[in-house]
Amino acid sequence: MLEQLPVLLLPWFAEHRRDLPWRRDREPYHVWLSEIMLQQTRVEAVRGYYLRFLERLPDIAALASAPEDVLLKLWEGLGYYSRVRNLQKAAQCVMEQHGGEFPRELSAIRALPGIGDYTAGAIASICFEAPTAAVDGNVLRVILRLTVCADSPADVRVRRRIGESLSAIYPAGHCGDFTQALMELGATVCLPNGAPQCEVCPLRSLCEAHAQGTELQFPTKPPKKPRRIEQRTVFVLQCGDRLAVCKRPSRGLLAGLWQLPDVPGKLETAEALRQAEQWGVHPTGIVKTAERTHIFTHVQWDLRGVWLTCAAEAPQFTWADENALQHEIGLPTAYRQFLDLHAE
DNA sequence: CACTCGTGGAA
DNA sequence: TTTCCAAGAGT
Repeated sequence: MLEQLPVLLLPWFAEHRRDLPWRRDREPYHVWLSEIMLQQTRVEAVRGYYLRFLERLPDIAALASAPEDVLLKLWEGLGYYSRVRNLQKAAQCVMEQHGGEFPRELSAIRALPGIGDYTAGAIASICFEAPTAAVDGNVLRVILRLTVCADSPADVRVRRRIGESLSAIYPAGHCGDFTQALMELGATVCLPNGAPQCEVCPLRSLCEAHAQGTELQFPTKPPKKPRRIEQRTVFVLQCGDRLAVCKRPSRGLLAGLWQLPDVPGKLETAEALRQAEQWGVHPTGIVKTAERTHIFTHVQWDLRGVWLTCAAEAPQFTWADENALQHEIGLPTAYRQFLDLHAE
């Protein structure tokens, strides 16, 4: 059954492929960067980041030698920041262990930091025409519906099995297109959330779920876990035209990024003033406070923002002016949202 | 294997 | 408003 996929999908893809910035060529650095950015991230969110990143770091050598703060600023707002750290580690690996040329062997590609089974298969097939499947969420959904398979999409063994059966039917000379065609079908036709467009699907004559009218039952959904809730108080400490920021720990949530000073729990204004005094910033007044919620995948932050004017630039903080905050400081959304306080 | 690790757009 | 989730990888 699967062996019919190439002849059905390749003509469809030739006609319907979206014009995306990372499809201009098959340069490994370009494809690699796009695949990393696209992990768990929507195409529309990636466009701008991708072009800006390449403009600033046009080749692997530039990426390998870039300062970490530059990387994190380029990635600011994209999320999953370990992706960009691993991207640079891999770039340094390419420079030192592969003579600056991106490796062509699947096993060597897979060995690079931040590159797992999916990304390795995607790069090898798209850049080097290797018959290596790339099983992402799209491909998984397409195949599970096609075969009315109720296996858990979260199970690594399921993805591996599908990858192997797909790799076996890859069409020589069209491997890159076949990888992208499978994903493109999932992204634009075989949609999740009860909206598959079966009427225009090139695989509808093959699809067992469509024949049964059970498209919406696949893929099966794993039970969702409740996210823990944390309460914090975030400080906007303003001294003249500069604000206090500090570096987050190099491990854990938002690792290595900048943050506004914060403490656990929601502080009353009097407690907040006391905390600021304890930091030695000599608070002179409260400008305003605001309540915000920031939701991560597995944690929810209930945040109270407190904007204080201060008289002393206490040395345990870095004091950043507007230009630095805009162009140099990689400040994640959870904190950056409080910089808009004065505009409300 | 289950958990960690972000974000914002859509339903 | 809440939920879902998008081209996953590391531990």
